[in-house]
Amino acid sequence: MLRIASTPLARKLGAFVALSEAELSVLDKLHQRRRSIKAGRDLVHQGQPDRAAYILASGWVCSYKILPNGSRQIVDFQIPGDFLGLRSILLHISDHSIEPITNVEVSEVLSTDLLDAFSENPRLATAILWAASRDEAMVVEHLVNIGRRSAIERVAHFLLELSARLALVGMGSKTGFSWPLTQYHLADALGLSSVHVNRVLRQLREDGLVHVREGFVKFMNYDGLVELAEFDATYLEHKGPMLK
Amino acid sequence: MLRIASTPLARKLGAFVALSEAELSVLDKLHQRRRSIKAGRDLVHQGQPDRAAYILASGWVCSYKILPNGSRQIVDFQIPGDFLGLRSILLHISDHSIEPITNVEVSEVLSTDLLDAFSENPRLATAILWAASRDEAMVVEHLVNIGRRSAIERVAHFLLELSARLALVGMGSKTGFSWPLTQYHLADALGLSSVHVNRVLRQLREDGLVHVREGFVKFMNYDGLVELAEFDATYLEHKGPMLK
DNA sequence: CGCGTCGTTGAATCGCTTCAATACGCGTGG
DNA sequence: CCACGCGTATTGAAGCGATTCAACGACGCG
Repeated sequence: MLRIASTPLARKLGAFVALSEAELSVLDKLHQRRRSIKAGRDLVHQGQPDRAAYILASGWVCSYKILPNGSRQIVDFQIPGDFLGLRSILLHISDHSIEPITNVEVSEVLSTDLLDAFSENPRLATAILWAASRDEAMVVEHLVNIGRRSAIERVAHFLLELSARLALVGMGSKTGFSWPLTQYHLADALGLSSVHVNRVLRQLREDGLVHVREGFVKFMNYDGLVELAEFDATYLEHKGPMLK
Repeated sequence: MLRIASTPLARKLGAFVALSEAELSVLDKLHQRRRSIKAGRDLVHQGQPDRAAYILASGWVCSYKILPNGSRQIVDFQIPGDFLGLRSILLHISDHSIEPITNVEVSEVLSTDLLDAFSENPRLATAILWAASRDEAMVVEHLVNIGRRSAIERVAHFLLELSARLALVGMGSKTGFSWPLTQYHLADALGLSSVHVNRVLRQLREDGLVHVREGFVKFMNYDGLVELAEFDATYLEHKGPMLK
């Protein structure tokens, strides 16, 4: 018996394994401890012990590291349906900070609750571990992106990846998506200066590939962008039945 | 009842949680399916389905991605005691390639064996998940390294991290360690050209910080190197009792 | 002995950063 | 209601860090 997924997480997991009524209600139960956080206030601070994880219900956050010299590297952006700080449960310390970019709603998940849900629902456990593995694969691809691609390829690749992720939770398509990021966010994520990000965005616009402005990204030539970025979404996909 | 750890994996896990006799023997059992692979032959190839993981028993490997334009980004090096391809078990596809740098010995671990071991030994499961989380934290730090540090800082940071990891399995100390990597490996890992790696190594040598040659790395001024790299090993450490 | 891999070094070039200045929208308080 | 400040976007000019191209030496191995 299937019903409509009531949370972005359910929707995301549902995209690769059909969830039963029982599994959906377990997912709902994880969303009990609701908290709202204002944009700008760090949710988690680098180096602090942290025993809880969060599920992002609405809004955008980014996880980042600050270097002693003051520069910042954004490791990843999280969108609704994503987990925050799953890793710090195990390491018992957060190795990064998490900043809400917009006002956000999160559900606090105690490690015990999560482990209970896992032991009662092995399929759910696999689904969530799959999501965690996918997140890790994205960090790896991010690493490749920064290490071996030119600035314009990086930006193009980043926009395409984000678009694919948003599509999975119904927040975007090949025509575009709305977002809260600034050019400074892009710069910190891609290891570039904001000045250069600006120039690159101009070129992408002049080349008729994509139009990026505050609040919205509009793809003018999706396939052209894929070609430029050599974008290969294998690491995001999940062909075939993951669970039999 | 404790005994001497018989494998690098047991040694590594034992460094953060005391393992019982029973747990050690389960670990031993995971090492049954032994395989030897010659240097250079890819162990796993990008894009291929892959249902097994491996534990590296001896030798060095690197996991990397090749871009369509031919350039290569090394994501991580694995040393004895490390897992290979844990992620591809869940994603059912390998998003990267694995190349043995030296001749290596691996133990093939079927996903079913691993899951059985997990359900019988929750402490062991936690220990291995801890190791996986630490690996992920290293990839994140690698990302920060490439995104926001200068070439000389990158190289310094990389050497220090590797040194800390090797120390954990008894293969290195603050005086130095032996390794099989070439300057080309460094270049591909750090997002630099091999020519520039060479220049940077020369400068590190002339500054009396570290002497890197084929086969061996010798720290001349460990603390100076730590300062240069702004090296903070929190993400590698595990203070306090992880498991009560 | 010849060839391949690895390391080394110089010179020219370029992609990106840095510094600096301007513009625009928006909220806030005088 | 407008002046002001702040965050964001934009653009030019100068400079530098890293790449690229090219050549050569050292070493090990078949």
